[in-house]
Amino acid sequence: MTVSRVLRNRGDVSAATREKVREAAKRLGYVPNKIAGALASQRVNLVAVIIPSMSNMVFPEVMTGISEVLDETDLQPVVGITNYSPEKEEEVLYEMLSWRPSGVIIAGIEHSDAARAMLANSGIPVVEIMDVDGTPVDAMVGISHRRAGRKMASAIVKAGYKRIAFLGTKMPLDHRARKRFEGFTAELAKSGLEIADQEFYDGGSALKKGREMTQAILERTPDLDFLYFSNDMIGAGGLLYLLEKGVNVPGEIGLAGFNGVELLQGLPRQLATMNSGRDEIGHRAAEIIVARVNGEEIDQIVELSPKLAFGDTLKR
Amino acid sequence: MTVSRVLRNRGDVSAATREKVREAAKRLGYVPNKIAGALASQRVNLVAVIIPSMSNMVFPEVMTGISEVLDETDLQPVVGITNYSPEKEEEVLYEMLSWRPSGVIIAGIEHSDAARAMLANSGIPVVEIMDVDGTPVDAMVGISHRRAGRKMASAIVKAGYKRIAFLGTKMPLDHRARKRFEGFTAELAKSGLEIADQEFYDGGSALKKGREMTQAILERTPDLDFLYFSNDMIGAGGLLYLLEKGVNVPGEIGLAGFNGVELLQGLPRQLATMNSGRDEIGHRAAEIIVARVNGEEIDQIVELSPKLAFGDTLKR
DNA sequence: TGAACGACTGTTAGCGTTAACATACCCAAT
DNA sequence: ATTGGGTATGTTAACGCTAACAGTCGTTCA
Repeated sequence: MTVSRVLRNRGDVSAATREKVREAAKRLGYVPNKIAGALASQRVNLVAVIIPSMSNMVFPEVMTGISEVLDETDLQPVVGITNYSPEKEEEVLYEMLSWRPSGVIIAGIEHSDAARAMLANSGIPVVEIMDVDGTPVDAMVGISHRRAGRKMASAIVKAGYKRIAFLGTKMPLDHRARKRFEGFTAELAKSGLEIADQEFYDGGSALKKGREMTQAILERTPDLDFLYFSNDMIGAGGLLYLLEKGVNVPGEIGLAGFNGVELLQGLPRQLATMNSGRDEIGHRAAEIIVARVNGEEIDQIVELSPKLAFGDTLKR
Repeated sequence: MTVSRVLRNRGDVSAATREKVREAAKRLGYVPNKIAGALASQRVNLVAVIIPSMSNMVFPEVMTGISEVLDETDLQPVVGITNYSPEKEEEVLYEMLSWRPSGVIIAGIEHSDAARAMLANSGIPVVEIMDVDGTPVDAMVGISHRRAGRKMASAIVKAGYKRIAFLGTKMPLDHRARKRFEGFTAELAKSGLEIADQEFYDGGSALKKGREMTQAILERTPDLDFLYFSNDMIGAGGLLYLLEKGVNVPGEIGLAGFNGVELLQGLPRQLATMNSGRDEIGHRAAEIIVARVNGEEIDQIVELSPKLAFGDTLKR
């Protein structure tokens, strides 16, 4: 019991005993068994973070935001990857909940019924992140992707572009990309415009795919004057391609992506994009978990607003 | 006990009972408590993976390799991030070991004495990855970064470049970058050559930094004819910069990076690089853990050899 | 003088599972 | 009828900690 007290800094232990315990622990290479500790105390200092992918640029940044906040506490993030598959999400969630974490941060608001039920029954704080177009199980932090699509469409229309194409991922399960697309087309429709052409990809190097898609779509529909990419990486590929071809950007063809990834800063021209505030999403989500774990009151629904960056590829 | 048997598919349970248990579990939203299970069975199906960073492109790919192998088993990776700090590494390791994982995969072979002691005393398989220039605690999978630096130097010398610069990270704790640099300079010395200039950076967008460093170093030392970058990202930045300036690459100035990241495929010109086989490193490391957990014999030391890709930026 | 208190250390039970063994039951073979 | 063997289920005691409570001892204060 005294050892337990020393190693957790809890309760009074005389300085002499404390030293003796510390020394012995070090000498023996003793590492406490958190499994037993967690079982006894019914407390686990882990926060489950469930995201679709790590190779997307987007989620590592969200993770950074989460870590920054949790580093100030004794909570620790544990990551699970779903590969955009609802079945995998369910499995991962089940697996994580069976470790009885102190909270869950999960990407998206579309989940299987079973997953939603697990979350609702878990009895721990649950924050659904990235997207606010829907009803959360518990708390929610993100942006409206529909609104983001709308906003970009209206900026493009205002700049006078007419022959507008959409280039994105094939993934039918990327709900956020889908919502942006829906918002985008809905807003164009208001001005009597329609998507002039579209192109989808999956797998492979996004930068390279961006080039290839751009080439393909312009060969098919040469009179396009704007390309809206569903992410910055393929947008960057498209930009590099057009610059090489000597196309006048944004005069002849305008471009925009989505996300505001750091990478873009190194490109010859700044791609127009919309910052989705990933770092802040991570921050706010973690803050909600921390507050709830400490029994504090806090806003459960946080809608952030994405900021449009015109860069050099969208006329003003 | 019967419930436990059903949920773990272990031992005989009649079909009727099994169904009843499953139904009840689903209805109640019962999620077994792995903490108690692990304590009782003394088995934890987790593998600790300790890496310096996630925003480096390199480690996500290693993770992919690890996951591919572990997905075939009932083991699961759990990631800890050290930010290249030995103190953080020690903390993370302690934290992870206190959950009694089935194995540890840890980047690098440089660790604090305390960390090394923990690993040695843990009683579980430990695989140190990325680097083989040193002595492992237990198992080891990686490439020789010294040899990689040598190999690149000898290719550059053979191509006839003479005024060679090195551009890299400031991080004194990136031992692998340091070893590449050492190997590089050692090999140049054999041909009577020395580094003509060097430039270091830290933080920020690597692509942008690559541009800035390239500009800075060429302003300072205009007669350089080769730039060796310690990673592909800054190399890509340098390449974009030189192409914009209309420099003849690789005639006037040659370039090379390190790692073989997927991103490069989308660049206008293929950067010379050296593939560090990250995916295979992950694979082999995970295989060692799996084999050891199953009590099988397996090679404990695996040295992979990096492959040089000349691309379009290194004369042949 | 002794009651009260604080500082420290110890004892006990229990956290929710599983390993190992025990029992109950049925059927077939003697 | 008895034995043996399988199938199906139950019982018990850990696993290694911590919460809660119970001492012990020296000091202070009325």
